Amino acid sequence: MVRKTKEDAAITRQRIIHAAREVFLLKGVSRTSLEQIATHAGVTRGAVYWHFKNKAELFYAMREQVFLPLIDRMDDTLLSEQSLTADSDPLSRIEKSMLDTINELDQDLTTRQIYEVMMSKCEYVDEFADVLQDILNNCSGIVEKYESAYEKAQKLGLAHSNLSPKELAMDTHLFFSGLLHMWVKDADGSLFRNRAHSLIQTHIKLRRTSLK
Amino acid sequence: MVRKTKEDAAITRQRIIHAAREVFLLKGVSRTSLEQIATHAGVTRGAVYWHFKNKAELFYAMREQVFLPLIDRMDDTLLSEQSLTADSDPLSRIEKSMLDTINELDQDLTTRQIYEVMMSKCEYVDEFADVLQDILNNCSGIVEKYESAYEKAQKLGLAHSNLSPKELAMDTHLFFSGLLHMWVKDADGSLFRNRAHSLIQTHIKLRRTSLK
DNA sequence: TTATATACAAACATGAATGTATGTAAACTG
DNA sequence: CAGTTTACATACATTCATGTTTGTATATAA
Repeated sequence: MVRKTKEDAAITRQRIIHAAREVFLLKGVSRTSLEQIATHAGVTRGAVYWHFKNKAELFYAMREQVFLPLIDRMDDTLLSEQSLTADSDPLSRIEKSMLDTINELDQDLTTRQIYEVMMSKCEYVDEFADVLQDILNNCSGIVEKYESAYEKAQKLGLAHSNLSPKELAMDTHLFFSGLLHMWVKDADGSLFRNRAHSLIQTHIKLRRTSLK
Repeated sequence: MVRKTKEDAAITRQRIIHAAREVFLLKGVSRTSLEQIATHAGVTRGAVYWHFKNKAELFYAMREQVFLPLIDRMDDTLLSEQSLTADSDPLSRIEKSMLDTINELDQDLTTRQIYEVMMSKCEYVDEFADVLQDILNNCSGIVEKYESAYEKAQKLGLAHSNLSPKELAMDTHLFFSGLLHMWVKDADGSLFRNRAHSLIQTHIKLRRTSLK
């Protein structure tokens, strides 16, 4: 009916993405039709096809909104030169980067839902298969950052030196990877969700020389 | 055409399950039609509907074939009274239970494929949502077994006592959970798949008192 | 040995999702 | 202020999956 201004269109686009996330969460990506998304967003399929080529592109748009900033923040915490916090020894940074991610999940519904969609309501085949490679790439990036942090920690005598930084980094990454998966699955919360902080602290404690 | 004997029917059923796994892996569970499965198994949809109520039931049948024995074997390794191996201290048992699982994945194509389907090619919604709860239940079971093993290890003075068995158990479970996810995603193998053994050994080494 | 249940194949009926093509009113551009 | 593009809504064509029903030859039980 009424032609929208550019800003209006941007809002429509956002509403479609939001709607997609919510329906994806409920019905899974495959079973969600663009019709359902459109209805949920208060538009028709015409609008969806105008803003996105197809469901896959819409999915990728949704994913990027959360993952790009999230990765940026992790990088910041692990690498930034000017240490914002008083206690910024390398181990604390690793700990903080994990705690921050969990906090984000705790506090932001959107982030939480997108994670859940990504981990339990999506099939990584065909047009979606690229995501797997992307995840792996991110993993090696993160491991490298952990690694250099552990290296520093060992030089400062903060971490045990009987294991290589690489090994410590991989172990930490696998731990956190597992935690995220379990955190998301544990809707009840009793097992992992409300113990996440303590689990992270324990994990770091285990590799401090001062086993305090 | 020719009516099959009971054994023939059982074979047909198995072939359908095998076919399902392979098509699931390729196309994802949602996008796989029963027609495709039937064709791949050399039968018609009639046979599929005869043996299974629908796709979900077929999926569950496939899943159970791998997961029930796998859990049994883990239990065996962690708990069985008669220690089969010479070195059966609790920490070695934990290590062995993880190594065995990885070996199974390495050697058995079927297991590998089913894991991949379960982790990256299935959407846990509606009829499939129950699996998530099932996974969580298994997790708490496994954690409990790790926990009692760590408890023994601490009593024997094999493991550090500054952290509780519960905490150690959760950390190990999250590590292994993450490893399985990454192992499956890492089709290339360079990052996790061919380092899995060493990663597990490192993980255990980290909690031995003799940090050898 | 006959009646019945089994193990499917084949046909039918229905519904739903996708992509594209077309229409259109209003926003923007020169 | 006319022409063009934008931002959709609507209509159309096609494809495909599902569940059910019916048919049937034969293994099996009584």
